[in-house]
Amino acid sequence: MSAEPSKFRAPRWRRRKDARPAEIVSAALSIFAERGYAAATLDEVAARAGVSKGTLYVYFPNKDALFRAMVRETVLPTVAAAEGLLPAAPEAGPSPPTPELLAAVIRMMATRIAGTTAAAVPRLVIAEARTFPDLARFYMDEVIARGFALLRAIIERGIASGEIRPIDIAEASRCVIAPVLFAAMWKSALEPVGGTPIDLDALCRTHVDLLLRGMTPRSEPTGGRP
Amino acid sequence: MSAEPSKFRAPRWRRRKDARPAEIVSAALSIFAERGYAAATLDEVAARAGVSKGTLYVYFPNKDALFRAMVRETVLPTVAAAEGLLPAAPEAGPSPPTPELLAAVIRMMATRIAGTTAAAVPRLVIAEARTFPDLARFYMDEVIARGFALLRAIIERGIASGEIRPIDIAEASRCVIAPVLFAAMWKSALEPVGGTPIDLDALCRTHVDLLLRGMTPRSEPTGGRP
Amino acid sequence: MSAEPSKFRAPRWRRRKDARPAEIVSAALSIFAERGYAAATLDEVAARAGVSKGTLYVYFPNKDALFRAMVRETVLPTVAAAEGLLPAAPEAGPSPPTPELLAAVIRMMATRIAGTTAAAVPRLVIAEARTFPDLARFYMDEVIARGFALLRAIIERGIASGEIRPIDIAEASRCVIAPVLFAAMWKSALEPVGGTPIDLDALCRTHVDLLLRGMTPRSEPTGGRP
Amino acid sequence: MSAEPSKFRAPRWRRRKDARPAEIVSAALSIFAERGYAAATLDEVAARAGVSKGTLYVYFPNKDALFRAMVRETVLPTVAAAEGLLPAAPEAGPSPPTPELLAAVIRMMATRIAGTTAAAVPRLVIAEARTFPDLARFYMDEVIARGFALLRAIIERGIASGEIRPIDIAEASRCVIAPVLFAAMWKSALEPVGGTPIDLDALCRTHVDLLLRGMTPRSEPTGGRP
DNA sequence: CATGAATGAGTCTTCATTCAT
DNA sequence: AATGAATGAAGACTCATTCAT
Repeated sequence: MSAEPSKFRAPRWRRRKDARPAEIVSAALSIFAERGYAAATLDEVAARAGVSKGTLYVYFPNKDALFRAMVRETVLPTVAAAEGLLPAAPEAGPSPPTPELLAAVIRMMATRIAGTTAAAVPRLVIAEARTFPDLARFYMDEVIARGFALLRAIIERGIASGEIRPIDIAEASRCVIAPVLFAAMWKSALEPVGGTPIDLDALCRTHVDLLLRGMTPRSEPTGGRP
Repeated sequence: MSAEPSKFRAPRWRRRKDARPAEIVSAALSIFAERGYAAATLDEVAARAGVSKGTLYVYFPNKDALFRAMVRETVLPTVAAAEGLLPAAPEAGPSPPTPELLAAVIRMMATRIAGTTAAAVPRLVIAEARTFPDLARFYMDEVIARGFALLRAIIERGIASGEIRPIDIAEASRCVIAPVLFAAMWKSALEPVGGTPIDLDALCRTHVDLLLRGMTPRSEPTGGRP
Repeated sequence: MSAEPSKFRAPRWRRRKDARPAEIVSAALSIFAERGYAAATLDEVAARAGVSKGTLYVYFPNKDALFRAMVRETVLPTVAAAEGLLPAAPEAGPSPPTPELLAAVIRMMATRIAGTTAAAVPRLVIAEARTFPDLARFYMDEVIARGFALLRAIIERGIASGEIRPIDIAEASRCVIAPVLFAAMWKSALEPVGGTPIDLDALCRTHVDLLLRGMTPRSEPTGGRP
Repeated sequence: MSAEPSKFRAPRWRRRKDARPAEIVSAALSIFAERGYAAATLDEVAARAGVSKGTLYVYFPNKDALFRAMVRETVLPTVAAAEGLLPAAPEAGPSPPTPELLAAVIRMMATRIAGTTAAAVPRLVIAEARTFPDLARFYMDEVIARGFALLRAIIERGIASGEIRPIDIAEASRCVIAPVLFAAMWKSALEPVGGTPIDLDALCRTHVDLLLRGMTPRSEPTGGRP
């Protein structure tokens, strides 16, 4: 009422060229997570990102591209982080014992994959795999394959060193990952609608416990959480 | 179950009328599996069922209801079958040893859940959980909970009998199921778009092997596929 | 207020499967004529056709296809009519003298092309030629080429019979058509915005007069409207 | 025209500033010619003009105004040039014979109207006449009317001098212009999409030939390209 | 019951225009 | 003056749902 006509009028909008894409991607993650790809509307994404719908199109050519960008940018840091855990295995000196390494990787994956809002991504990719086959392939190649490669490397090393008994490495890798994915699905899809909350720590503890004992040659204590 | 063989059976099964709903549900499963709930169109469902679009509305009030019916009818037989495996545990005499029972249940679940077109259902339920919270709850209550109850019962019995060492039963159940769900997701979502085919047998074998050894008190041979 | 609840209630819509496409095409012609292709909205077309927007899509897959259909269906009857005028030239007995035939064809084209609402079609085709190159080619092949072929045939016959002096047939055909097209453009585009109305009869009379005198060997009376 | 060669010419032509509007208008002509008014985007115009979209608004208040300016500036020089051909008819001494003058005007118009990129302008004006009625009127008043006035003056003079037989002057003017417009439409719309190229010279030759013979009192040789 | 023509609400997408920089 | 990020109104198109036949 008594404000000066214009002097300090807030601008209708502001240039945020650098920050915008990340903000939009983040809004997109949360909306896609809530609704799925097809049911998500760009109106919602724009609203949550605090921009107009038209602005989305300044940064992404269409809904499809926004979805892909969201998956890519959400997922790549996690993969990189996971790979950073395998500590220069070859050359480095006294690397950690395999059981401990495996336990660390599992906990790390559980934390990154199932413990954040990004947990929705694997679910979305799987839900939309038939609609976005190339995105699914990207995910298989850049995320799943790299994760499996990491696990395989660890298991192989363990078998070589005698810390792990001879097993089917490919299938074992799947068994290692499965509970982590289970947790991601559960936490992102079922907990929000009333599913019993999963205690990620407890799940990891039991998983690691069972797994290490299952992999270990005989009855030596596994070392996983003594 | 108990109906008399034939006695008074007039031409009671008119032309198709009675088969229609099942045909539609089956068409719905395949279309929803391919496209997801939101992207599936009733035109496609009608076409695959070989009826007109209007006919869908004769049997189901709307898309939503068709989806729910499809999930229910696809899923309930599987659950019933699984429960049939726990052979009257309480009263029956010399039931099979726990490891063998557990292995049988895992294989059975893998076959029913991951080995058929119904593998798409858990994926769909998870994908649409936020859109159909009550369906998700139905699934949790009627499918997941009953599955877990079954596993818990087996594990408990094993612990009681000393066949299984003391572990966190709830978490262990999750670890048991996870690879089965993993396989279902993989087979229904990723294999069709180029994912390496999973060998369900091999996966089960390794999973059971690791699991039983992980659960077993000490180094006794597990018996899971010797 | 006092009408019986339902008995004679007018149906919300009626099935008119056969009549609809023509009604829609006709509405499309008038809207496209008024606004041009790009500025025309399907809302307007639907409103003028007395149907809902969705109904357009029952009969035409998109705006583009509706435009093409409109051009085709508006134009083909005219071409057929024009060709019907060349009366079995080859075999028929004493066909009309060339000058009279030419005059008749010109008047007929003027009437059909410039004298109806279809006059907008050549303008639309020309306006959108770059956007719809294949439609333009269709028009050139199926309308213009056939019109020219007709004129060429007449002129050739006239030259052969000595009724017309030797001239460049292709260019002469263009000179014959040009005033007709001019009239079509003028009447459909400029008259509605205030252009002096063209008297189609008078234009034809002068055009035929000049043309026949210009084509005739020497000073014989032309016969075109004595 | 009359500026001193160079004398006081300081660096009077700053960098581009003054050339900008003309560059924009020129870009606008080529884009509008390709796409039509509605389908042309200012992004394209800006890109072709080598400026940013915002810059267009520095010189023209909106798309509409740019279109109008483009038409005006493209068309006025042509009209002026045409009028320059009628050599001060009233006072000047022995002006050229009417047939030659008419032939010259036709060739000149054909060259200017149909022989340049500006050929798109009449097409655009006609295409958009209903959207830009005032622009259409401007065109009718400032271009068509003046062109017709010129032709009428020539024909009248020819009739007065006995070089041309008595005819309907208004209709005859239309017949004179029509092939030129036909050529303009053809060259700018249909040739680019595969229409047989028109030989402007040949068309003019035949047109002039037919026309002069058609207008001339009896069988005197027309003089149009003997 | 069965059909499929008709509907209209809901979304993505485009683009002229504005305005902070 | 020049730029281009941001806007939002408008329009093509889809599809679940209704209902005349």
